[in-house]
Amino acid sequence: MLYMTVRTRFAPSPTGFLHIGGARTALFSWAFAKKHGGDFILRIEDTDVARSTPEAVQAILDGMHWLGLDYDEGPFYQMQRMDRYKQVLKTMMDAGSAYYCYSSREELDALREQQMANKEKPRYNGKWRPEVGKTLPEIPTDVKPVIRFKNPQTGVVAWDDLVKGRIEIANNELDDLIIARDDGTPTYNFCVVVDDSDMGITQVIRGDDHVNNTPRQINMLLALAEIDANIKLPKYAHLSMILGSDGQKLSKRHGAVSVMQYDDDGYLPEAVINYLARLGWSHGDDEVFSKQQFAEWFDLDHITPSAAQFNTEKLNWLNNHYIKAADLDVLATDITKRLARMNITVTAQPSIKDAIALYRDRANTLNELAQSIAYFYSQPQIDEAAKEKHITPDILPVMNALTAQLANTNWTTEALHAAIEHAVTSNGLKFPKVAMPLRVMLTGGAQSPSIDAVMCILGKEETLKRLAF
RNA sequence: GUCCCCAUCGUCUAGAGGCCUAGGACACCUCCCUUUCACGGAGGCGACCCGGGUUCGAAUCCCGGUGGGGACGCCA
Repeated sequence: MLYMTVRTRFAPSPTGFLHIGGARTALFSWAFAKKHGGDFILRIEDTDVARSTPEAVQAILDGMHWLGLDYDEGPFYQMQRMDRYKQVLKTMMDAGSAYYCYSSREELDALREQQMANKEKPRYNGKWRPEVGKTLPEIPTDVKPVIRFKNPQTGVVAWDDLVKGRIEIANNELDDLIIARDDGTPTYNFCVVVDDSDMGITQVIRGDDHVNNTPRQINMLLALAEIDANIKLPKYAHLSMILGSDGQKLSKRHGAVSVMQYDDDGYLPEAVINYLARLGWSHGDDEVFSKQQFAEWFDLDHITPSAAQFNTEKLNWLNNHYIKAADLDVLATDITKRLARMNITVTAQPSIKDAIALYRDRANTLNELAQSIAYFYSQPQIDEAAKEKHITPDILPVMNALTAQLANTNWTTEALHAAIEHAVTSNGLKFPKVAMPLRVMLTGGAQSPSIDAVMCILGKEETLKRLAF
């Protein structure tokens, strides 16, 4: 066989937003396809009609878009492929690899409960499984049947997982899973098999929680391959999970947030991508790299098989790096929006680009950046403790004299620095003694970049207005 | 309970039997820079889960234990 075009897919179910774990799975699938010049496909697994919502579909699409994970095909929707599933279902029924099961839900529940009580692995008892020489029970009239896959009962299913290595499972551990509900709609494991096969998926890259589904899917694929010799098995790569910063599993109730939340919180998509790429994958000692670089470097051989804990500090560090590297105009647009959300209107003066340039080094998030330059456009809340500490009675004459002098000072950083320096030296003081009171009155607090630079951006009029000692 | 998976600094990780006195990054600590706080620079603290093998030699291979996780749906 010659080289087959690589085709990967991301197949979320639209029952919620795109969270960080799903995002990483999508990123890795995307990167694998890019690396090999293949196609990345988006498929929405919406066969659970009761729980799927259009809002969730949109949330997933938004998340993918924000992260810049473009797909070559799709989005495909499983609900639109019903005819195809029914067709395959019929083929399997005809071939005898699937059968009707008339056990009621109640019956099944009771069976499961009993097995749990006996400390057995809960599984279907094969009541309606046809066998040569076996007489099936009389078909009840009040039960609509489900369709079950006739799983092999002996031997083992095995595959060489691209991240975990060889995994073998005995067929007698598997039971006959339901592949179509009593209303005729197909279920997850069946749809996945049909879709991955139809869509020519070559590498299934998905979460660790699917390891247990893989043997069932392989068995179905094998059964299908007996009917259609063209059907090939994909390779499988199972990614371990991402745990919360406390080491606990991420869930809706516990720490799993939408990737869009990171946007709201002031993280750049570049930072999130870079961070996610390093969570469970490595390229030597490289830490900071672009999405494009990642796509060139990515491979399945350097994926860690163990679970990774999410660490906000490192994300912050990366985010700060990307904030420092970002285009000023882009930042200005973004920060203006964030300030607007705080009911602060950005005006032409002071220059927001100058303000951002002065503060970007110290911001871990865009929200912090917006917060830190807010005082240029609104009156700062004076930190009373800082005021008390730095604006002491003895310094007031110096400050008043300086303020008066400032009124006649050329408004450049250099001239402002000289003016402050003059107040410092002519009074035999240390620089901070004069700089700190200015800082408190001008910015509201005791921390800021060089105060002369701050004054220069703030402007003469506003500076003098705030310097009412 | 049964089956499956996993195990290197606090965290993310490098590591393919000798390059390991176990490397890098985040965080933390110290110092330098300095106009406060950051940024930046230089140092520092800090790990191979335990026990058996295999081997001249094991973080690396094998077995067992322990610990953690996942799955066991007419969810995906």
